[in-house]
Formats: sequence, C-alpha cells, structure tokens
Amino acid sequence: MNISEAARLSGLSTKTIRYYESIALISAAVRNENGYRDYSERELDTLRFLQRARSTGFSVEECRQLLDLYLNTGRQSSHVKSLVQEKIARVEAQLEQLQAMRTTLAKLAERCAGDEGPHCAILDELADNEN
Amino acid sequence: MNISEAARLSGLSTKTIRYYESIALISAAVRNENGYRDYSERELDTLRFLQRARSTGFSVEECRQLLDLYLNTGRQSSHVKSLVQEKIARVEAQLEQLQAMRTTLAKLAERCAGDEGPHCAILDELADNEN
DNA sequence: AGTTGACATTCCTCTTGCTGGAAGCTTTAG
DNA sequence: CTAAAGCTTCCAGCAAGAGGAATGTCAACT
Repeated sequence: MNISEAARLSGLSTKTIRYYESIALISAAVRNENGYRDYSERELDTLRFLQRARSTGFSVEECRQLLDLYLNTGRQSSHVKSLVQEKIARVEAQLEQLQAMRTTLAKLAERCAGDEGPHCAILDELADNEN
Repeated sequence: MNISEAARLSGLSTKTIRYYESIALISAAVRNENGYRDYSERELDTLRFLQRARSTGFSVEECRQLLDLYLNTGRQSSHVKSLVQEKIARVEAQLEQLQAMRTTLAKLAERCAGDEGPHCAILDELADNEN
C-alpha cells in the first residue's frame, strides 16, 4: 500500500512516517517501480504501535526503546516495565510542576481587581523583588 | 553594569539576555566604549520581571504582552487579569492531559508481570488495534 | 611590558517532533 | 489531453534557549 493509505490506517501523517524513516525509527520502506514507498501489514503494525506509544505520551526516543523490545522476542518484560515506571515518575514530576504553576496563577488572579484602572496586583507581584 | 552582573541579579543567563534582545523582547542595550552592553537599574527591573513571569510559566510571547502592560501605565488591569485567566485555563487543560497519561501508564504497568519472560501486557496493549 | 584568566562580542549549530512549502515526478479521472 | 491528486526530495521554521568557536578587551600579577 502507498504511504497515504498507511498513514490513514495508522493514524499518523505521511509527513510523520517519512520523518520516522529519516531518523531511522523505522527501517526504510521498500520502493516499487515508480519510486513510491510500499508498506506491508507488518510495517503497518509497527506504525500503529508507534502511533499508540506516542499518544500515550512516550517520546520518540522512548518509542525507539519500546519498539526495540516489541520487535525483540528475546526481551524480558521487566525491561519494559521499568521503562514505563520511569516514565510515570517523569510524568508525576511534571504534574507537580504544573500544579504549582496553577496555584501561583490562581493566587495572582485572585488579587487583581480586573477593572478599567491601571493598578494591578499581578504586575506588582511579577515586578516585586521581595516576592 | 555589565551583562554578567545583570544576569546574576536578574536570575537569567547572559545567553538568555542576549537572546531576549535578539528577538526584541527587550530593547537593545546601550553599549559603552568597548562595545559591551551596559544595563541600568531600570533595565534590570525589566529583566527581573521577565525572569519571574517565565518561571511562573508564561511563554515568551505571553511575557511580551505582560511586559507591554507592565510598561504601559495607561493599561487596564482587566487586560492583565484576562491574560492570566486564559493561562490558567491552558494549564488546567494540560494538567488533565497529563493526568490521563499517568492513569494510562499506571494501568499498563499494573498488568505487566515484569519478570524475565518475554511476554508483556504493555507491549500487547500498545500493539492492539482494538484498544 | 608581558602574560594569564576572566570577561565580552558575534555567529553557527543543536535540541524535539514534526509541519508547511517548493520543485518536480507519476498516476488517475474526466 | 489536461487537470487534479499523490508521490518524491529538500529546505525552512516553530520554542527557548544551550553550547561552542573565533576573536576582542580588561584587570591583575610578575
């Protein structure tokens, strides 16, 4: 099948598929006579796997490792699990950061009158060295 | 004062300060005879403002707007407040996304044996079209 | 005076994960 | 036969700087 069909069936864009090939995340597709890339079911599976892993939040480099494990039948499931657990830890750290941000922003908003006047507690706060 | 002192006192790096100048987030610094940038207290205030706004989570473009309001004494505080409120909404959306990700990852991890065998529910899940 | 080390300057490349566009093929539909 | 759609490659750009090279300058020490 052509790249656009592979894209449609995998949920990736054609640009993304070519990009994945260019960074060697997937192996170079076979070409047929006209020079067009040709995808088999097997490669489609890989593309689908990537689409899922990416939308689950794994980075491309993490996907590279997962894909390695996915394709390697001699893997140990403990390797996969520890990858996922590390990922969870990173996500939780980011969550804490965002929550702190939200708290800060909410405090700022609360103290600003939000009227037509120029005085604004938000700007004061951002400008204040003693904060 | 030289750029490194301005950096030290504002909490930004010299690289960042030059970068902000290059994208016209701040106006070009005055140069003294040797060609070095020279910063006054007034400009230091602006740098500090930016440092705070960035670490509060505002993007550079958002900082540009905040700075505009900060320096414009004819501003209306409602403008500032609505900027902050929009930001809060974006942060909350991102929080939800991350929480969903964490949930998904936790479910994946939970179902994987994590032993020396090759079988792994995580990979199955990522590969499964029907998921 | 010379030298060393810590500053300063500009410019260029790299990062992440693509997306958009240009120029030029081929294939398909009318 | 022509026009549109689809394919190819390559180049540029987004965010927000970080890192480094090549070069210039300043202050201190000998």
